[in-house]
Amino acid sequence: MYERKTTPNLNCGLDLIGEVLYGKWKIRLLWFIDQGHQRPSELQRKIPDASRRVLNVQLKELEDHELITRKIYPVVPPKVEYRLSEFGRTLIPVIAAMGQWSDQHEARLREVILKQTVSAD
Amino acid sequence: MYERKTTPNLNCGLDLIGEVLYGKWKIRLLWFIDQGHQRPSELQRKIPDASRRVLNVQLKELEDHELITRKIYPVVPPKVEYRLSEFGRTLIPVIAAMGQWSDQHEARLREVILKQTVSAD
DNA sequence: TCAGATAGGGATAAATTTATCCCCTATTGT
DNA sequence: ACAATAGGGGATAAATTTATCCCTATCTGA
Repeated sequence: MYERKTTPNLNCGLDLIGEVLYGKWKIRLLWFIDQGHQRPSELQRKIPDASRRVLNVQLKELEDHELITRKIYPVVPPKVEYRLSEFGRTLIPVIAAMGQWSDQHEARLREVILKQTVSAD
Repeated sequence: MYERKTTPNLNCGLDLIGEVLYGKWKIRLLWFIDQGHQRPSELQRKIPDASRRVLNVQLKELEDHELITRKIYPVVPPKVEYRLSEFGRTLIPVIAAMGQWSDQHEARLREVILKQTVSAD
């Protein structure tokens, strides 16, 4: 496992939420788990661009941050279900606000983002 | 300047907002600019943990994404002012929601974040 | 004349994050 | 016996992001 070499900045609230939401797939993981897609394989299918490995790592971090819980069913083949914790559920309105904003401005966002990417060829 | 080697995933709305808000200091930059701290040197003082260089880079990206505008006054010593664009202003309620959530859960957030960091010694 | 403030940027190093590859467990079906 | 399925994880490589270092310019004040 990777070990930080620097201490995180935790001055203001915005640093704090950053610490737990920073991660390429974390917001979507929370979102999809809230939508009822709780099993790892399901999440992998919902987010095919992420490798299995990375999703596991990020799920683990979300669990360490107590935003989700992991329930293991002692069956074979193994079955695992992630759920939002009470704490994690409080984040859903915030994520919903982010999603809503993006949807409202989707066209413009695509434009400004692609302007950058395309200019690089 | 760094050039991406992979194309960003822009499937859902949450990818889009991620593209423009991803960056260690961006959210705070937007927030402080909205609060009226518009000059680069002021922003640097508000965010002393970031180097001058990185703030410039991230401000440039916010500008490229049309969330802020940069106004240069032709005086010496140079004077520059950043403002939120119309578009950038629409993001403020979202950032406010993030800040509010963090403030509400500050104690718990510090706890879960530090649990990780501290265990690494 | 030299330090400091103001704003900026190139080159490069370090840190961090993501991706790839390969391996493990146990059961069911072929 | 072997593949497929379910869930995981270590080691390492690649990509990306942040930080450091140093250099530019002009004016003001000591």
